[in-house]
Amino acid sequence: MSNNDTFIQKLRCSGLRPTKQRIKICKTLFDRNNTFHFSIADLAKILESKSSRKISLATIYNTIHSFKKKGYIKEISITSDKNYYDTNVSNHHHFFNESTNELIDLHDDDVEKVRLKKTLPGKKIKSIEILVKIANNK
Amino acid sequence: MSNNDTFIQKLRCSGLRPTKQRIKICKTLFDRNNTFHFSIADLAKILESKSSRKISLATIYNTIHSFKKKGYIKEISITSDKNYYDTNVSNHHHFFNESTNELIDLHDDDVEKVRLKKTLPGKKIKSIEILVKIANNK
DNA sequence: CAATAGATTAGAATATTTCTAATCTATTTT
DNA sequence: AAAATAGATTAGAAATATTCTAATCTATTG
Repeated sequence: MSNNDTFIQKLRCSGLRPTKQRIKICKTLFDRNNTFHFSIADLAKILESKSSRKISLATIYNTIHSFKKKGYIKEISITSDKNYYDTNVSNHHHFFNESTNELIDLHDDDVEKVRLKKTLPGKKIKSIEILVKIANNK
Repeated sequence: MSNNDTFIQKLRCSGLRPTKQRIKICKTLFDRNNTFHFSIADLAKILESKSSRKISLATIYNTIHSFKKKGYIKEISITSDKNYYDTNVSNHHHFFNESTNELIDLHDDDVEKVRLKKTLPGKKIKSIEILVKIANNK
């Protein structure tokens, strides 16, 4: 259980002003035991339910974008109508269960290193991401 | 160079009515030599420029969705603000050049088979997709 | 060839994302 | 320590993107 001061410190350290809105969003995202997969809509709904004063959607977007830029969350794109963010920013991949729309982390250790036979001269590789789409067996 | 009749046949075979709108969209997507990576906005712009009668955006969405469902095109999600479709529906992966926003096919043969060390009981794997993000070397 | 059932289109409604003027925060000046 | 200032942040409004559904079109049947 982190208290607000922890978040205030961390925000300040990374050059983000610790506003009421950001602290509330930090608590929602990071004050939990497990990694959290969420869409903007999910987050907005949670914030709405736990908070008396409404945080505008624009602010939620702003905050998520700045947290992403700082590397506190990671964006995961699966289909055009499901854009998720992930509080687990370590190097990892994903299972996506098409039957349930559930997203499951797949650790880097769970996959043998990807080997490319093709290289592109003059380019550097920034990341290699694997998405394994699965479905329930009937 | 395919003529309209080819598309009319193919649409009819797959249970889609060969309407004017769908034939125009088929010509734009499939009457070309190379595989085509596009967003809805790209497609709308092209259709607008080559066609006197405007096809509504809603119809473009409908058509792309039904073509996707029939397996004529594939959806590729890269970031929340870039959703592409691909006329190459064969099993393949992608390079995405972050410097230029360019999307490049990476054939299945160009990657050593991905081996998962972790399995999920009761689930079947539908697809494994790799996205390699690259950038220009300065 | 008219009637009918059902598929398709596209305007309207809704949802999502971005823009920017007003507000707030932190720093500097007095 | 308060006021002034610069610049960051918020959130309403504007812009974009997507979906819904009534009206239209297509194909089939009699």
